[in-house]
Amino acid sequence: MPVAKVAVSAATYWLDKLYDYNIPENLNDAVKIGVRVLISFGRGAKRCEGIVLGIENSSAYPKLKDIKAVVDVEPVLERELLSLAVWMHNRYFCTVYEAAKAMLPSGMWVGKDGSTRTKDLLQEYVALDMNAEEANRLLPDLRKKAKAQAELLSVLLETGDVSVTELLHFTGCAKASLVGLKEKGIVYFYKQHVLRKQHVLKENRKPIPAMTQEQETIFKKLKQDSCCGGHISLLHGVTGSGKTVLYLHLIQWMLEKGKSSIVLVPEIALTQPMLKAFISYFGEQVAILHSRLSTGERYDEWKRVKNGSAKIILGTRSAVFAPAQNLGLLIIDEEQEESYISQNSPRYNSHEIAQYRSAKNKALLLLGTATPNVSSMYKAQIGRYSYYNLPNRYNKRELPKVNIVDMKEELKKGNGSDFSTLLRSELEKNIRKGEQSILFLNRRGTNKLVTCEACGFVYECPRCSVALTYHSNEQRLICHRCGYSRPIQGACPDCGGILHFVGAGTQKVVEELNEMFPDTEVLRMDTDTVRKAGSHEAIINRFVEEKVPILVGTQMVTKGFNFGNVTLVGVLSADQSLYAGDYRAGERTFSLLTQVIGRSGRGNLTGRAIVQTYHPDNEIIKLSAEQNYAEFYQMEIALRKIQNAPPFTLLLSITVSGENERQVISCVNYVKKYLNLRLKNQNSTQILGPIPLFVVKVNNRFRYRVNISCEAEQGQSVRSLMAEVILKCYSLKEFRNLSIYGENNPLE
DNA sequence: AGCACGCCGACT
DNA sequence: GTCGGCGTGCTC
Repeated sequence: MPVAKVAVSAATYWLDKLYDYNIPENLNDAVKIGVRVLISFGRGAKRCEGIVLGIENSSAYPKLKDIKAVVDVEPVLERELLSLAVWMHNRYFCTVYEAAKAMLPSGMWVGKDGSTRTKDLLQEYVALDMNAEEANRLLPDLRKKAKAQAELLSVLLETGDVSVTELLHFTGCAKASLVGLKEKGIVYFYKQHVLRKQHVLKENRKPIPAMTQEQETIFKKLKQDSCCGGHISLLHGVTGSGKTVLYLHLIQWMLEKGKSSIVLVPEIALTQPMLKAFISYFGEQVAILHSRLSTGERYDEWKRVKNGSAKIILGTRSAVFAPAQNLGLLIIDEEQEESYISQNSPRYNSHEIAQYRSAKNKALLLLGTATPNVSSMYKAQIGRYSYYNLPNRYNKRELPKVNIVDMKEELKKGNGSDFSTLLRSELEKNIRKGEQSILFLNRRGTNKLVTCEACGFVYECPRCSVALTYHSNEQRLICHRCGYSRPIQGACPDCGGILHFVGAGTQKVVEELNEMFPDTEVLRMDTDTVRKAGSHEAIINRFVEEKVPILVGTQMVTKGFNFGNVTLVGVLSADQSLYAGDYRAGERTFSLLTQVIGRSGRGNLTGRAIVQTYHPDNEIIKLSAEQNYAEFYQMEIALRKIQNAPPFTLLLSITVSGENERQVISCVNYVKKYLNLRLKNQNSTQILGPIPLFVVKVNNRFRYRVNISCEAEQGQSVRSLMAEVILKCYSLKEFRNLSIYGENNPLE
C-alpha cells in the first residue's frame, strides 16, 4: 500500500519530523503532494491536520495508521514551497507544519477546535437562455406588458452574464421581475465562485513614467543581472530618486516575458501612494496581500496569485510566500526595515526567504533602500551583490538645513522641558506662517537609558563597546551583548552630575505643546491614536487636508508620505534608539533620523530640521543630519569588525522563558554549559550571556537568552547543535514547563 | 505536550 | 481484592 510522508499539526518542535501514513485505496487518487489531510496522532489518537510532503511505495515503520480524509482537491503548496518549509524547520527552529501554515492565507486552516475554514464565495449569476437576436425580438412586446422585465432584459443584453445582486442594484428592479423572465424561459440562473473584490480604488490606467538617463542605465544592468539566475542587486537611492519607477519598468519587463514579481513593502498602510501607483499601472494584474485584509479578501487574492491571473504581488513580510507562477523578480523595498523579521513563530526573515526563492526560481532579488542595511552594503562591497546608486533627487531639491541642539546646555540654562528654546521659537514661527511641523519622538528603549544630565556620560560595557541598559528588577546595569552587569552609582562617575533616566511619551509631549501654544491644534500619531482613528491614513488625511499645524508621533511619522507644506521637523530625543543596546542600534538610528529629516521641505519650500540630543558630538547624529550614508557605513562597518558582530560573524540565540525565574536561569545556564562543552575546541565560536531580555518579564514569564556568535560557515553545524540542546532541555523533566526557542540574528 | 500504560499503597 | 497515585515512554 502506498504511504504518505506527512508534516503533522499536533507535533511539537522536539518531535517534529515527517510521519508515515497509509493511503487507503479509496483516497488513492485524492492524496497528492501538497494537499492537506486529516489524520490521528499520538496515543490518544488525537484528530489533527497534516500536509503531504511526499508519497512512497512502502515504509520502514511497521504499524501505520490510515489517512482519514483529504482536505483539498488541488495541492495548496507547490513543491518549491514545501521544500522551503523543511528548510525553515532547520533554520528557524519551527515545525514543518508551522512553516507551511505561515505560507498560506490565514483562515484557510482548521482551527484547534476544527472550526473556521474559508469558504469560496458562491454568487448567483443570471444569463440569457436564448440567443441575443431572439431576445431582441421579444423586447418590444415585453416593454408594453412588463416594463421592469424589459428593462432587466435590455441591460442583460448589454452586459452579458451578470451577478443577480448587481443587475438588480443597477436597474432598481425587484427580484420578482427577474424570476418572471426566468419563468418565461428567457433567462436562467447559475451559481459561480467569485473573488471578493478589493475595496481598492479604481484608478485610471496610466502609462508607466519614463526613466531618466541615470535610471535607464541601471535598468539595463538590472536586466542583465536578472538573466544570471538567483542574482541579488542592491539599489541605493535617496528618497525621491525614483526607485519606484525602476521597479515598475522591471515588473513590466517581467510581464512581457510572462514572469511574475513579488514586491515587499514594510507596512502597507504607509505605502498607500505606491499601492495606488501599482494599481493604476497594472490594474487587475496586481494582488495585494497584507494583514489588514479580511480573511476572505486575503484568500481571494491568494487564489488569484495561485491561478496565475495576478502576476504582481504587492504585500508585507508574509507576501514573500505568495504562490507566484513563474516567479522572475523579488523586490524588497526599504530593505533595512526590521518589520521584515517576524517576531512570532516561525521567526523567519523575509530577506532570507526571498534569497531562497530567488535561488530556486532563478529570479532576481532586488533590495531597494535609501539607507542600506549595513550587512547588505557589506555584501555589495565584497562583490556578492551588485550595487547601483541613484544619488540625485528628481528636481535636485536642497536638503533641509539641520540644527543639532545640545540638550545639556538647555538644562544648564534651566530649561528642563522636552523642547529646546530653538525648537520652541521655530515652532512658533511655523504656526504664524501657517506652515506645518512634524515632531518625532524616538521612543525605543523607554526609560532604560541612564545618562548624566551634566556631561552626557553613558555607561558602556567594558567588553563590548555597547551601552549598558538599566534593569529595574535587579537595579543593575546590564550589557545586552555579553551579560556583563554592574550596580548603578548614585551620581555620574565622570563628573558627579545627576543621573537621568531618559524617556518621554507622546502624550506628555502633546500636553507640553498645549501649554505652550494653547490655541494651536496638535495631532498625535502613535499606536494608541492609530487604533482609535482606525488607520494611519485617517490621521494623515486630517493632517494634510485640515492643515493641522503640528503632528507628533513615533516611528510612523518617519516614512511613506509626502507632505508639501511641512517645513519643520523636530527630533525630540535622538539618543534613545542609539543606546538600545544591540548591534543594530546605530544603523537603526541613522536610518530613522535620515528619513525623518528628509520629511522636511518636500514642496517648493526649503525645509529645516532640529535634532535635540544629549550627545551633539555623536557621529551618527552628525552624519544623519548631513544625510551622509557613505561615511556612516565606513564608521559602522569598522565598529562591527571590532565588535566581532554581523556581517563578520553570525549571531544566533537560544531564549528560555517561564514563570519561575530561578528555573529559567538554571535552564539557560545548562544550555550555555552544554554548548560550551560541545564547542570547546572551536575558538572562533563564542557563547555570550546568559542575559535577561530587554523586558525581562512579559505575561508573568521571565525571559533569558544566550547568544552564540560564530563564523558564517559554521552556521549549519551550530544550528543543528542548537536544535540538539533545545531537544535535550525539553527531555529533562526539571525544565518541562519552560519554553525554549532558537533564533537567528535576534533583534533585541 | 498529552496521553496511556504500569507498578505500588489504602480504601468501599 | 481494586481504585488511583504519578513515574516512564511513545507519538507514523
